[in-house]
Amino acid sequence: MIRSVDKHSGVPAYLQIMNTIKKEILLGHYQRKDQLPPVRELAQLFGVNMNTVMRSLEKLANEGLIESEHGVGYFIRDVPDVDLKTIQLLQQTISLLKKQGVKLPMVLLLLEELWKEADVS
Amino acid sequence: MIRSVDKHSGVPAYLQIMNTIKKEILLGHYQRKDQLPPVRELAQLFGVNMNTVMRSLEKLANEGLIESEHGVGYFIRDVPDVDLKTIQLLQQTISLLKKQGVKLPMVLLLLEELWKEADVS
DNA sequence: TTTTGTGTTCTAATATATTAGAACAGTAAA
DNA sequence: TTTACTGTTCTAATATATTAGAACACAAAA
Repeated sequence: MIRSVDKHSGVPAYLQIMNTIKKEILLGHYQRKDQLPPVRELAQLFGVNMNTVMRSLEKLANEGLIESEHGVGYFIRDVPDVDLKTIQLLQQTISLLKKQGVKLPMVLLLLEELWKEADVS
Repeated sequence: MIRSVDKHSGVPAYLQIMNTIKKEILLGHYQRKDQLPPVRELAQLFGVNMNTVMRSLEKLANEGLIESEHGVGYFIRDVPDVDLKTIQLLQQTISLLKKQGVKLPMVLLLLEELWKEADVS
């Protein structure tokens, strides 16, 4: 979590922060109901204004990963807890796509299209 | 291909155009060496300036999907030709992820991370 | 109640992305 | 060579995104 923001990466700070936290969650570094460090603390940690962190947290909240309690703090909401088998299946698929010479941007578009169509059941 | 640009979607015109063409390629509507319609024609078709189309085509060229010949036209370069089995594997993976309650943005991040790590072999 | 620590809102400055207009430049057929 | 087609570059206007500062609002402990 102690990662810092790269001001010269071209990627907006709030996105870097957002993805950093998202990865932490993906890696299982947090448990449901865990409290995140205060906005001001994160701001100092990442070397940005408080509102920049707010931006990140709001986005994470919109995605349903965390939620806020005014005056109290931000809390982890759902730890998606992706099944290991699913991860492996995804890895296998990626490997196949790479072999076929498909590039990442194309895969991202393909995934989004299939995601729209896919059944929930 | 006759699709138009939605000015009120929030998505930049050049991206809509880019994705439209990308989908056409994905769906196999083009063959290697096929020539795209002229920039000016596409511009009129989509109701935007010529340079907006240029922007899309440059991006597609950067991704290696098309290439230009100055004074001649734009041509399809690689038709990735994704294997049907791979598509089905991806669909299956998506289905599993949805069942586990993972949201699209999280999947996109996960995919990008795994893509970096994945072996080419 | 007061204080301390938390998130929130409002505003504005700045940076970046997006789009268009117009002139430029290459290619090939007439 | 000239013409009619193609893509390219340069410039500027505009829109949108990003970031920060400061004041506000809620919660809980002193």
